[in-house]
Amino acid sequence: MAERQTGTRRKNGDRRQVILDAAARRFAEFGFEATTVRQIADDVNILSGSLYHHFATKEEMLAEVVRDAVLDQRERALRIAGSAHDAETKFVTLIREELTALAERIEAYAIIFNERKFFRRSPDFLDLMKARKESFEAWRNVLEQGVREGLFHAGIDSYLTISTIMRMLNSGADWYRHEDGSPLDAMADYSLEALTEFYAGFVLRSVRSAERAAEPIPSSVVVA
Amino acid sequence: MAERQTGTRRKNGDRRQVILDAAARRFAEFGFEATTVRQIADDVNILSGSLYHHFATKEEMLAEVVRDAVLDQRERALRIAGSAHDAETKFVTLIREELTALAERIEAYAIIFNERKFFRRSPDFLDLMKARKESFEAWRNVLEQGVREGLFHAGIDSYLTISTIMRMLNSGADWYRHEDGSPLDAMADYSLEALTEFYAGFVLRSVRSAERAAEPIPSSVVVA
DNA sequence: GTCTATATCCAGATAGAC
DNA sequence: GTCTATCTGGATATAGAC
Repeated sequence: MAERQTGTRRKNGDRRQVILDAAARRFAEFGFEATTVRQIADDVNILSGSLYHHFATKEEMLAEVVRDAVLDQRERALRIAGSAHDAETKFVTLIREELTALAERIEAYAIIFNERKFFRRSPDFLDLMKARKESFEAWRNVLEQGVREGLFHAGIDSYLTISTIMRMLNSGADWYRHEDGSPLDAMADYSLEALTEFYAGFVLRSVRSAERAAEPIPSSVVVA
Repeated sequence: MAERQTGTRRKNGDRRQVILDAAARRFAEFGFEATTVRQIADDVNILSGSLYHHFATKEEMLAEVVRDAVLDQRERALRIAGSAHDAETKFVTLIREELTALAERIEAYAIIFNERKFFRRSPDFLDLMKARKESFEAWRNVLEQGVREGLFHAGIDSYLTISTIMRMLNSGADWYRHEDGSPLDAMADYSLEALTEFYAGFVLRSVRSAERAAEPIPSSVVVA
């Protein structure tokens, strides 16, 4: 409930932030379309019309809710990819930091994934889509560096591989959120650490060159 | 446009089937909620009210659209898992047949994945969810058989592994459908065969025991 | 089996008083 | 910044004639 206070946001933006938090909860739980502005308003004890003093449209709320998460995602990817470590260390660090961010902002990530068709279609989200593409390219560069270094196996398709991995991690966000009885959703038992080790292992075994299959998974590094 | 004529469907069900095909196209392209019954009606040159002669509700259309795909999915999984081959051969066959089905009924699969929250929430879909769970368990059994046989590596978490793989393949259905300019969606160039080999390799390298990392990917088998 | 016509409801959004 | 009040449109679904 207590939310971060990022740079540009003044103390007085709190009201706005409370609304956004309610919106995020609704969007993540029931979806963007299924959520009505009245529900959001009720959650913060306000009337629906009053929301329009803070936001021009419901879509603007959607953009605000996911904005920081997407921009931070790009910043992380570029920072790690641009560091001076070997490709495997960077790759593992990308996965670990991504999963940590995903756990911290699980609602935003679930929304990004589940409502991706809105981001694809509306020009309002072009900058966010651009940030996503830059994250993608950063990951891809790390993978290709690893192939050049001989750490990863030679025949790998970097485009398919990275898009598969990113979809895997992102769909995990929604899945991680659901404690209901769905057949594929009994994961409340897994800690973030356990999930991180699982994904790091799963992915690394896939991309490594065969002769390195038994090597231990390297630790994450802290990248300034 | 010309659709398959499955067993139980009489020639006279054609009208109904034409409506379902239109609904499937809309649901896959724009989502279930964003699709109106009027749009479906327009697509088949009928008035919206007339649809209710064929279906009681819009949700019933949704159920009908995905029903066969889900039931066939279970049938495939049980058939392959119950066959007498080694686990790796069965596992590869599961992946290959799943991707073939996915390509043939790409709309149904995309809908199943994108609208999964409806299936989770409504009791009308309990039987479909049950079928999904049975598919899941069949895959899981094959994986665990492989661990016992020493083909797959010992420490593997069968629950996490199968749920990850199934989400990977299923999210691929939606992705495979999008030819638009999304950063992660430039795949129209990939043939089904290329994608199948990619996924089979990606998954198999992840689950195999380290000493078998360099073995070739086995062929699919035909399972009666 | 489709049409005409419409009931019923609720969505997103707005205007202006306080 | 929130409220009162309401517009406007479009949604699912129904009833009964043809």
